[in-house]
Amino acid sequence: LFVNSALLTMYGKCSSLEDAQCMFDGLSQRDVVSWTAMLAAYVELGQEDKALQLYRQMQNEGVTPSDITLACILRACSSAGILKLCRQIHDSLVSTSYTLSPLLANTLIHAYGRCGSMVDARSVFDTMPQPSVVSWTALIAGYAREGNSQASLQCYEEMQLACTRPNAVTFLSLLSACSHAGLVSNGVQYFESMTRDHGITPGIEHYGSLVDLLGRAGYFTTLQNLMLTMPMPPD
RNA sequence: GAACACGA
Repeated sequence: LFVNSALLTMYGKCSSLEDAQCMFDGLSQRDVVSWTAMLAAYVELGQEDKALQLYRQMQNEGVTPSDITLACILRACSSAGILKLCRQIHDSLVSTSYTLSPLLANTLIHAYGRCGSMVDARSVFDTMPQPSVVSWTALIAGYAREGNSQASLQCYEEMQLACTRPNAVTFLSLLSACSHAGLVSNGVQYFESMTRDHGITPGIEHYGSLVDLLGRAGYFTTLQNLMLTMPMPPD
């Protein structure tokens, strides 16, 4: 039922895998949503192997996965770095539908990025008619993760040319890209631009990134000044 | 009713 799936989700978010598992096993009626809710709980709590196992079981019982189910599986692949399964799912999606849903395209970009294949991530991105801020951010984050900070910054330029508005997460990814490469002035510019040009109030995470950037690059006096203007003490 | 990008 509807209520059961909602409850499963709650257990997942409250980190009680046991309860979720127990409840799922006790369900008399299971539909795609219940299966997916259980999968999502496993993925959320870092049990990728369990998630994949459940996925096989689901297939064996003849339940057809929805886009959301596949997104959960891709998330499991990305955490576990299973590039092969990403490709497999991707291929089967391409062969059955002409265009990927934005959700799946975004998830694939993310998954390929986490599995270290930015070439694949980029090719998925390039098929999107209307990349959203999530798509762009996933791409930027993927390049940053790979250590290709220049590509991250370049993506950001492209994104602006495409008139897509960055959000708080986009800036976190950019700051992390700058941090890896020691691009202090770029990072500081992004930080300032975030509020000035986009009206985004920096959160504690943004300050954290900036501190990281300055610290790694040895800008200790700038860092001290920053601490004085921060709304919250460090963590 | 399940689901996407940052997360030390």
